[in-house]
Amino acid sequence: MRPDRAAEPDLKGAAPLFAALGEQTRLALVARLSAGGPHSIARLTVGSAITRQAITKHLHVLSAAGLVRHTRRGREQLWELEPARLDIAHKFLAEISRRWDRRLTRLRNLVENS
Amino acid sequence: MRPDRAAEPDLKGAAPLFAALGEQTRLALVARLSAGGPHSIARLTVGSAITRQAITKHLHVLSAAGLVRHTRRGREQLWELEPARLDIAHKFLAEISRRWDRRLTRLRNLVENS
DNA sequence: GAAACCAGCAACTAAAAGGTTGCATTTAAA
DNA sequence: TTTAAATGCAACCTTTTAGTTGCTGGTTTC
Repeated sequence: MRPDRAAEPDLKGAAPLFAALGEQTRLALVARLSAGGPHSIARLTVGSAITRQAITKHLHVLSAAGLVRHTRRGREQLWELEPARLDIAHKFLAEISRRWDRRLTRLRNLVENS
Repeated sequence: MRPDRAAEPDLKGAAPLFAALGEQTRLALVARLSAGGPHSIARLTVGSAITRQAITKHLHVLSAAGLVRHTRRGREQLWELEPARLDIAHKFLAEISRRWDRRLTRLRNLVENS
């Protein structure tokens, strides 16, 4: 068993995460929740250029990707970040960088030993 | 000037990157180029379920996001990774995680001092 | 030079994404 | 017990995206 193969990046797992993060409004929501903690939909909508329903849709997209979670409190819904999923995307990028570096290292060795 | 504000995550810069990475075929291309080095379009198409033209389009999407670069060699076109852009996405995620941790720390301090 | 190979371009289609409006429902507050 | 607030749901519209097919134009290669 080649140890190199062990670190195959998780394509099917990571792509939906990146897709969910690949939109300005959603990325802004994630950024806001990361620092501010739980927010209601109404609060997340204030100051936004788009409607509450649009925000709601974006939150559901993030939720489907497992990036946020919501709990009900009275008549409002509190949304908060689910940081574990971010780690998958984070690790994917780290693995790609690692592969690239390994490739450069191999190339350098080839040149030096020629 | 509050030092906390210095590390505002780059929303407008990162969103297009995530969008480009948020599709399985493109993410697979990035993963492949990260380990294998420059490839021609034809070579990237072999073994794929979709047509060469579709692959070409995906490569252009990645190129528009600054994630890949291409150079011509004879009749073929060699595509390779541009790892610097990946770093922006990588740093974005790191900053979000950092914010989340800071928030948890603040909450814990509040509880302990009450 | 003819055949095979690699790629570029354009038009087209189907489906998904982002957004809106309008109305109903539940909960909190006056 | 009205009234206001927070949200849910559904229908609809427009633009973008992912993919295709068909044809053309340069490079190798034989």
